[in-house]
Amino acid sequence: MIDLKYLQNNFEEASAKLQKKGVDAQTLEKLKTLFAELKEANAALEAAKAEQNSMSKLFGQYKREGKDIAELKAKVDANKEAMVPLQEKAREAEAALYEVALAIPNFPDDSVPEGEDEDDNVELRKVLEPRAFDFEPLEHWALAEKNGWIDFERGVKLAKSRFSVLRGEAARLERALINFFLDTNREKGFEELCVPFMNNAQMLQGTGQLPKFEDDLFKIEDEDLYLIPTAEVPLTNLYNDEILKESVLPVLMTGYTPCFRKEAGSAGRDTRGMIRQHQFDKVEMVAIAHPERSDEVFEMMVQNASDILTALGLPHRVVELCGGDLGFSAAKTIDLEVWLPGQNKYREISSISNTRDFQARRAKIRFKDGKKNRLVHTLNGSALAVGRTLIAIMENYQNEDGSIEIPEVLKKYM
RNA sequence: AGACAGGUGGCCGAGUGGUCGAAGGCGCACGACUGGAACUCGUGUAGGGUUAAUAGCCCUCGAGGGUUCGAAUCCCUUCCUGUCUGCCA
Repeated sequence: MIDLKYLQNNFEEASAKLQKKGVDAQTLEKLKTLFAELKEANAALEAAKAEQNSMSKLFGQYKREGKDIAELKAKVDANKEAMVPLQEKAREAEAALYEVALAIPNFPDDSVPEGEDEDDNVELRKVLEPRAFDFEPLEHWALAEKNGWIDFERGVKLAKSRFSVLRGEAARLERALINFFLDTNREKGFEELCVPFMNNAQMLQGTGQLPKFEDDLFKIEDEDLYLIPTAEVPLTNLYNDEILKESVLPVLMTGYTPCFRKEAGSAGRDTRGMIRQHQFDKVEMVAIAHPERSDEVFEMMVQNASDILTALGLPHRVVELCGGDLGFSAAKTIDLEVWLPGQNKYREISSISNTRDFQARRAKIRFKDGKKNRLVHTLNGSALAVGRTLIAIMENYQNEDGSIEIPEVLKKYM
């Protein structure tokens, strides 16, 4: 959630920032009004409560002293009745405020480039040259079929469309990648965690998936549980509603989880193959950082993900997202796009974001800064999306006969 | 899943209708003592909101609702923990 006090005191500036993310000034105007209304309603209610409390204290005193309480009782009853509409008003004001506030995306950093969509993203650098093929490289689904690696049909039979089954070498390669990623992240100082794959609504709200993006999530029937769309949710919320010691920052965490997404908004895109599935494996990095040092942590995370791709010999480029392409919670995001020679395209394989204090405010993650509590910064990034790495290896390491080499660094894991 | 017992501050633990945001202890922080430390003594030590304010006021004793002038204390719902039973890897 954005800082409502900041919005109140710097409306023009805040409004300009959120325009980059396509939030119109009218919505913000409304939010500002709702915030002021809540404050007003609370002030009125609290004054009445203070009155009530002090009279109640007197009441006890009178009784002890054996004084007559009839008059006081009448006053206190009247005040109590007068409080009912105030109570109602405050409650309504709060509900109205949060309905709007929780749906407002994070402020982008000032450095974020202007732009509408992915076409306006800015390439920062390319790493490794794509390999020159002396034959026509195949797309991963063709290679999958040749090698018997991915069983799309039976995945659909078991669940529904956009589920698949990895078989034999592919399944082993998937597992090797997970281990390779986790080991690498651990060597960089990330603690490895194994977390629940279902989280409750409060956690999903903490990281920003709820209430606005409920349709993208798989919900467990009759339970307050959702399948996680990314390990960002459990890892970030590990410290939900906690106050950390400053000395433990930055907290660096990594974990492997499957991720579950309904992907309601992406119908029709990437229907072929394994790019966009309802379930996929991912190794995630999450950092809880001191607000003054989150930029360093961010750079480190980007470098780590890039280094992993380099170690695998996969050509990629580093792209900074423009305002229009930034996710809901992110203040700044850098994507790593891996080269897919079969598709002749760079495709997203990792997305690293600094959410500043946006998630921390929602999830109430703070640290002790001297005597005061301050919100931390939270960061997350894939290192890496496993299925897409598998695809990238298939397409980049293919031979003319359709066979696939195993990258050197993975051999000890196979 | 069923039965019973519980959920109080960083931890332990008292508190069964008013003077309780909460005794006492431990821990922690600072200070005194010391060459330095231990011991001892003193002081301090929850979170959120409002506010210029670490002043005042409001809210929070798992969560939500109710009774009452007044609730940590009484009632209801719910979640969680423990023990036993069942089930299971």
